[in-house]
Amino acid sequence: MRGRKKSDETRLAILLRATEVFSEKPFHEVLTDDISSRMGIGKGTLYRYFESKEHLYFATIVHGLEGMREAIEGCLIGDRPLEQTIESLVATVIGYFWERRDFFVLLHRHETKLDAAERADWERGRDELINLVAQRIAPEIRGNGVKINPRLAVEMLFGMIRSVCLYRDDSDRLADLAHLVTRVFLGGVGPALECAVAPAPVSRIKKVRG
Amino acid sequence: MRGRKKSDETRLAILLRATEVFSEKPFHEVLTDDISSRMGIGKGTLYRYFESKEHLYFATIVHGLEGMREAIEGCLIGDRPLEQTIESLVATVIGYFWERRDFFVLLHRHETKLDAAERADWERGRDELINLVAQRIAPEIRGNGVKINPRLAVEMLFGMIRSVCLYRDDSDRLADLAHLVTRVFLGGVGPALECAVAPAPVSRIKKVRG
Amino acid sequence: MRGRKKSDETRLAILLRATEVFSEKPFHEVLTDDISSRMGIGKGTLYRYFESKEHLYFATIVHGLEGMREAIEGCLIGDRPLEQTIESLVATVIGYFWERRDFFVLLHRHETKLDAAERADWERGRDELINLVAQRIAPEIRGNGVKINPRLAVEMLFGMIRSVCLYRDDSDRLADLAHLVTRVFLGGVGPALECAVAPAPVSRIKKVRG
Amino acid sequence: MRGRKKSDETRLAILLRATEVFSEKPFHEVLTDDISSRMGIGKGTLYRYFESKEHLYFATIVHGLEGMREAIEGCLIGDRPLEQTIESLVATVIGYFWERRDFFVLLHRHETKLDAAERADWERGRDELINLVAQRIAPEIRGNGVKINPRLAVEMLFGMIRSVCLYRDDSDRLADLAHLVTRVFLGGVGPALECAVAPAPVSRIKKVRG
DNA sequence: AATGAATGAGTTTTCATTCAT
DNA sequence: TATGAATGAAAACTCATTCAT
Repeated sequence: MRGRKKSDETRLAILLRATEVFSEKPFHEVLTDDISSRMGIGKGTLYRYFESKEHLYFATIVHGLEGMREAIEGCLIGDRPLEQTIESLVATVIGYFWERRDFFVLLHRHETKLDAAERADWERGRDELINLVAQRIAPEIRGNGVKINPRLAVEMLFGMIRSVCLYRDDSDRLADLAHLVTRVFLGGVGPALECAVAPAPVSRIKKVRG
Repeated sequence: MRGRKKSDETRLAILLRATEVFSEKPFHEVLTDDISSRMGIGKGTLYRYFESKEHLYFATIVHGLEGMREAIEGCLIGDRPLEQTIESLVATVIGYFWERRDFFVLLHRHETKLDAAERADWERGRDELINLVAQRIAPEIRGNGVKINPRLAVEMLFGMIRSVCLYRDDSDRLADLAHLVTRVFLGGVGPALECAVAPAPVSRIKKVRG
Repeated sequence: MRGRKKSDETRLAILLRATEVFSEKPFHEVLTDDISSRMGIGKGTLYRYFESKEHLYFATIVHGLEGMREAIEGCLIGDRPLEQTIESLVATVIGYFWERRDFFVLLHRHETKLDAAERADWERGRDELINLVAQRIAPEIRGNGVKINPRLAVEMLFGMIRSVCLYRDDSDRLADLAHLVTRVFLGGVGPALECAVAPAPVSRIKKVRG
Repeated sequence: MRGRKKSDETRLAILLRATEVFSEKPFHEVLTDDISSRMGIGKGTLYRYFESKEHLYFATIVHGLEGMREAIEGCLIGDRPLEQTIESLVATVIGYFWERRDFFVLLHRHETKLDAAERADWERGRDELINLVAQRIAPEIRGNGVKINPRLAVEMLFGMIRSVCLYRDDSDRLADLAHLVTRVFLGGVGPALECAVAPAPVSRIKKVRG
């Protein structure tokens, strides 16, 4: 019982360190030695916890992604108005990466060929995440005359978040960026669009998340 | 002059093939043999034109980026209304990647540590690209109450394009996607926004492991 | 302490084998595989103990030279008359090479460019060796009218030893050769010399291509 | 006829440059490019004159050795007294190397495996050289009670010359060194040897070289 | 269970030689 | 005939993984 617990701690510790190291250099420049020596454990021990370097790498991503999903799910609870929901979500995601620059970097590398099972795992995880948000957004999307696929919309949102994380200035502040992204996502940057169907003054119907 | 001459065509041919191959597998899984043998040239020839595998990889990206800049510059010529300009730009970029899925993949890998000079090169090229567009957009940005940094806006636009390229369905059509991105970028997806929603309190961000 | 430990024995064993192999063929014809496979160890192990093929090569020489210095130092102990001292020294050196033909060969190849630090190492070792002997000889040198630099004298002695080792017949015996070299070094081969023969005019040296 | 002559010049020029380059670095660090580019000729041309890099290397040594033999033969002509002959010979050899440090270095490298025929060539050349001198010396050798093999004596002489060339100071002068070596070779460095048979006052019989 | 020495298949890179121009 | 681009066999070295201790 205690032994088991100890193992789990070690596993987690390895995962955390690995995230760190993998985010510093590309996969093929990270040596297993880098990880084990940085942790102060033997290289062999690594292999007691993870099947191979690639499995470790993968576990590292899955672990980070899981944390992010939890955080995001938290944002969708309750039935706040859409803008508030989105803004808290954006702030959460930016914040998550803010504190885990390493994981962010990691997440945006697609370096390793994983076997089918693992790739499926990863993609399912990602999918659920997108769906979660898409469902919340879908009912309130208003495309100004274009039909908008809600999942694609969420992807675009994430694309914007990604860009902001990558290219923000050091002086930028989290809350401001979150607000910015939210506003642009919901309202765009442009001047009133001439051609657009005059947007019906949509009454803010409170929609309970289904 | 006597003897055979080093040819630019060969250099270009290598570049094109390399783009292909590098986009198929991650850097460390690509063998120099893969490239040379697939081209039907000797491995040594590769090294006559490029200092190392990493230099070749890098040259491959720079080359693609250059092509894209040219394409984008073309879109900014003339003084069409903003929406048209943006839409043609978006269509151009999506189209560029559409036909060069390999380069697109490549562009979004950050696998190699480059030496200062090369990294600078790459970053300058990217910078100019962003600036070009930012200048066109700047005067017409309207933030709905948020001050929008034009460069960051362009980054967001590219983030959206990237997402669309990555996550579109096979059935999606280029023109539609371009229109979609343009509309969302300029007009947002959301219902009409009241002008100054109090931003969600940042403290709601779930802290996970400091 | 856990795990296997890096062993000095292995290091030494490698050094000995390498001496063997390096003496058989010139540096660039020796494969790292030759050494490791002949020892029945993996190639990687070589690199665990020595930084590179060149470092190994160098270590091999330094190691042999060290042994020789020890042997020579032994000859200088006690205050036997000069002739006895020289003869034992010559016998020792010839004997050292006699049993280590490989090291002898090795010592007389100047194949590798070493970095400053290593070259310094090697030269310091050699220097000390020469000095040791020069100090013993200096007080008793008698030049027959020529001033003899003791260090240069020692170098000449070593030059003679070298020649004898290289060009002796298989039938020659160690003791005889040692005696021979000693007598020639101390007494010369020639008939009694008149004390100051006018040196041949240098101008006789045939100039070939300047 | 003219064409042939031109070829010979080129051949010689290559040989001279090669001697230069080969003396600067060990064989395996010399690139054929180094040689051809330094000469301002194409790499291919090298191969019109020499079968391979190794053949060129070998030709380079043979060429130098030939020059030395000629110079030495010059010293043996006439029937000067032994000491004069030796001294002029020593001066000649030292001088030869003095002006061809590169060849000297080269001569003392034994790096390449040559095929039987070539090795025989080289050894025959060397042999003749040694014999030439041995014959002149033989009749006048007086060993102080040791029987001295004349060829071995000559080898020792060359060993001393070699040492002097390698380890002399920059301030040393050719004539002095030649005198030094001669005196040591003929008279030794030591104090009168006690055990020696009192040297018979050998009358200086002029021996005509046979 | 943990460690880190040993391993050797797998890669990049080099460079003598050839041969198209 | 001269040139230097092309070649690809050969070699040094790396590093994930294994396994003796």
